[in-house]
Amino acid sequence: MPVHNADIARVFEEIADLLELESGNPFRVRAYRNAARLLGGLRLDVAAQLAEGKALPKLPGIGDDLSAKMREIAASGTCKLREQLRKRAPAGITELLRIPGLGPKKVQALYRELDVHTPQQLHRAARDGRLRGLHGFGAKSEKKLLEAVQAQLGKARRYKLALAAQYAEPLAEHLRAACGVERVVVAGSFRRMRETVGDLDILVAAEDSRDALRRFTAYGEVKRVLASGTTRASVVLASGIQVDLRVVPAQSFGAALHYFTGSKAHNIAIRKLGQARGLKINEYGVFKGKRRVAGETETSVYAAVGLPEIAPELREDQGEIEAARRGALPRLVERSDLQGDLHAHSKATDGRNTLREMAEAARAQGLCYLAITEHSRRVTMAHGLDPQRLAQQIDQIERLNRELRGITLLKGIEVDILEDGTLDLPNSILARLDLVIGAVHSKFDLSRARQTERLLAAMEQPYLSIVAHPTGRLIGAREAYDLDMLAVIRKAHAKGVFLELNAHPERLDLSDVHCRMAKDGGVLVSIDSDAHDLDGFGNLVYGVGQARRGWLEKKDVLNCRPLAELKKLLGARRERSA
DNA sequence: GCCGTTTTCGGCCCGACTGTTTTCAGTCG
Repeated sequence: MPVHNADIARVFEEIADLLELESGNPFRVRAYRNAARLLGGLRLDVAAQLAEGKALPKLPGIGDDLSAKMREIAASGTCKLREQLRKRAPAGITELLRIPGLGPKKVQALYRELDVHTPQQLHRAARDGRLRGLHGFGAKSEKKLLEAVQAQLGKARRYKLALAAQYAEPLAEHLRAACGVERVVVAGSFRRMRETVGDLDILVAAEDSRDALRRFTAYGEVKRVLASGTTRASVVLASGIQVDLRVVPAQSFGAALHYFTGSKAHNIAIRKLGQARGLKINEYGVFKGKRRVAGETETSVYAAVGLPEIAPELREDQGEIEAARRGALPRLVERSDLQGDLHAHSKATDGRNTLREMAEAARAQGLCYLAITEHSRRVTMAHGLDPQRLAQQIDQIERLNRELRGITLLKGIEVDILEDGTLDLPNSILARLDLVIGAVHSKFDLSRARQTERLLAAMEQPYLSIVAHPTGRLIGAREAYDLDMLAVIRKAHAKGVFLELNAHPERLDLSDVHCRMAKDGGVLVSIDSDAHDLDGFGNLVYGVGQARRGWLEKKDVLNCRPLAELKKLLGARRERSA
């Protein structure tokens, strides 16, 4: 069984939890958590690297001990420390730490005093009124915990970004109408464009916080008010999503926005830089002694620590601070840089609109070209095209292009990559297209080796231009298939093939980390909507957000090229494989 | 457990809110 970075990260997270439950050194706990986070963003496969006999590069926050543990876990799947810690704690107790309101101290008390170590046991104890007798617990916390554990036993805790936006934007609008409110920004992971968000963080600038807070807790969709003070409040909406509101005066807005946008790791790193300069950074500003020296804008906060402003999407403490210091921050791609879209469907298969309607909608979104890429025959559910129907569509598109103004339709296909890496349509018809995107829609459960081989073989096919949604994951619903992404990127580079960043909110595939790997590997990424109807183009903003999280610049994105240049690149790919 | 223009030991980001407390610990972000 190959050990992935995520597996090592999970072991480190568990060690951190277990150490915390033993009241271990909090900085030691943090070292394990930092290592787990670092592994999440790492663009090399630790186990594979070690298996090839190569040394690990020096990684920030990883010293002799942690790097030895990484080797141990890569080789064995576990590590001695975790096993020892597990022996000293009841099975499953780390689950309790996931329940809001419970931290290590309270979990310890629950276990020692009541022998409670699972959410189910906690539920019973709270229901039976056994918590209130414990030191540090009372009737109120018992009630809160009962609600929290019931919610926990219920459902998923993270929301896809596009879904969160549906809750966030109307609420932000509602707050803008409050007395004295100058600005409202949805901060947190939402602003960083993470693919999912756990809760919403809304920041308001107002001299007097009272009306904004009142309006917030009285919002029609609020189901429960969790906390409400003079500068902040937390609620749960009917949909189950938690929203935190923070109100600050305008002169603190930049500092508060920085603080409330996170990530936590990025904030800690920035505050450390401040500390080294004798500055204290908090949500009210940057202070030298009692004197505020910055904080009205985010730019001023960064300037105070000698850095240019860093885009929210980069704030993960994954090298952005070092890049800022060197003046090497990427100039991130923007939605307006997109010249076209290379993946869309029409009524001919599983889309809902005609070719003309799709073309006009794309043009209205400011795009100059749109590739029509229907499914191929193998995808029977979607009435995939066979060579005859595809030939008809090619004729249709050629006719339509003579009538359309301001937008060009490209003739394409989303052809299935079969189990052996061959394509679902013959070269004779693929040769007539402007571009061919290849996708895996079946046999997701092949071994890592065979799945990788399948994609590598597909890239050997002369007409394949782009690999669509390369890992096949559906966020929260289906895991990515097991794949050696580095090998795929190397092959793509060698063959002149491009990789898609599918912008559909359920896919966002490539991930941010994979985008960065593609960039490192010199492979252009195509940010595509996969639109099945006129609204589908709206998803491009999420694709761009993910690309920005992956450090992509305009020059790294295939469909930021004007049409003539795009055609040259697609042509070059064919010549190379001819 | 990590790390060094305060350094190889002694630090490690910072503040709000809650509930239980009898002056503050625990949790959260």
